[in-house]
Amino acid sequence: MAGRRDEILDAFVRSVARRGYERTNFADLASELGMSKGTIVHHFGTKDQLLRELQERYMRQRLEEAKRILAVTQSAADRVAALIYAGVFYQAYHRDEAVAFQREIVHLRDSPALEDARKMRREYSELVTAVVRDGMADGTFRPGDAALMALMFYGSVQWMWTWYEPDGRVAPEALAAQQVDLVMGGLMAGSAAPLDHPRLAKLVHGALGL
Amino acid sequence: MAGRRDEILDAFVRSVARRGYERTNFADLASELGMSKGTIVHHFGTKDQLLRELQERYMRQRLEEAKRILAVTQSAADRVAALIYAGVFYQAYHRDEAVAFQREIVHLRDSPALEDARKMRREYSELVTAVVRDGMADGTFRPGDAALMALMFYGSVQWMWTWYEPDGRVAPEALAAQQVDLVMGGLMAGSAAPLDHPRLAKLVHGALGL
DNA sequence: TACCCTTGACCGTACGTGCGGTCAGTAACT
DNA sequence: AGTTACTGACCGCACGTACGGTCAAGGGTA
Repeated sequence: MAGRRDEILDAFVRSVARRGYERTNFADLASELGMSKGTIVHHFGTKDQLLRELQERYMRQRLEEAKRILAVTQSAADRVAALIYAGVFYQAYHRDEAVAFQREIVHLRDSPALEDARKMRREYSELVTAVVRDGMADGTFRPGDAALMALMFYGSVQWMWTWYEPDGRVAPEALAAQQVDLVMGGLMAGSAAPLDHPRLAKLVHGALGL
Repeated sequence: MAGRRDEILDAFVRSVARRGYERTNFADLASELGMSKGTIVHHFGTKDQLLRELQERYMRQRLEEAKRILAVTQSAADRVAALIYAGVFYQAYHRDEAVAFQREIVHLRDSPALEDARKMRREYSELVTAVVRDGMADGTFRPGDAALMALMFYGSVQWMWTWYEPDGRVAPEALAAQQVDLVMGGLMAGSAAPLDHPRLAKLVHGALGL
């Protein structure tokens, strides 16, 4: 029953990943699938709707994945690490979906039609933030703004799509491991001398003439 | 003599930041600037050329900024920290340019016309990578793949544009400080128990049915 | 000073085309 | 008979860009 509908959505995802939303058009899609333009319209109505289903499917998958991970982990450290692993694996093993979503992420901010996807996204970040907050509360993590921390370290995974090459020399597992190490332990070796932030800020302001 | 040229490019940047490249059109641009569509064509020829100048100007600025920063810092730790500060400040104080560039970053990967911008980008990442490598060599940083580390922590700054709100409650300085602390010291408090990566990888694989 | 000539910024319109979406109709299944 | 799947011709328009011009400024020449 899935039949053509899913086939169309998959082709759409592939095309958005490669060419972007604006450059993706019904005619190409149809000819690639050996069907008529009308068929696509029949199943989805508008291009917006296709994008909407793309985004919702993506967020649903990522959310479900996160919940499964939380179900099999306990400590905050394990959870953060496992969430990063999952993020990296998703980029590696569902490359088209990851690229398509992240490329067109702006729509998620602007379009009113994407409220559902936006809600799932909020739920996702609250979930990650909660893990970080728990870790800070029980002393595993340094204190700080949990929501900001979550956004920041998760950002580096989200940004991966711009530089990651599936057939590169680094295996996803190794990549994820380095990513986890960076987020957990940072760059510094051993006991870090605390940084003098006011000095740094002033220095950079000066250098840039701000 | 520069005349309207710069004015046009600025308006283009603003429009790309808000609406994206595809949705930016000459007619809107022209009417916003109170000039004719033909004038834009006269100065730039094609839309591609406008994008090209946008990307090149951005990369030139960032590269110059990085060089200025390296000129006033010595230690690897200071350098990494200052580069992050600069990145965050750029997002905050040159918001339109940052958003416009990052939104349309795909073109940098695909378009042959953007070779110059691509070259500058490569130069930029080699520069950051070199700083990380130096820090690893002199024992300031933990050992690891310097290029990968550079990509990862820089990614979290690049991703900022998707969530940063200029009029939010967090000042750019505070934001940069947290970002630096995360990159330098990681999430973990005190002496981190080393993570069991094979166990984590297996666990995540299992949970996701990969 | 008066003349002409060149240059280049700028304008307005017209054109081609790419593309999203409509619609009337056929075929197959239930 | 009703419903669902699919077709392909067609429409309308948005938009990049080509093109034929206008106009003001500057500079050389007489």
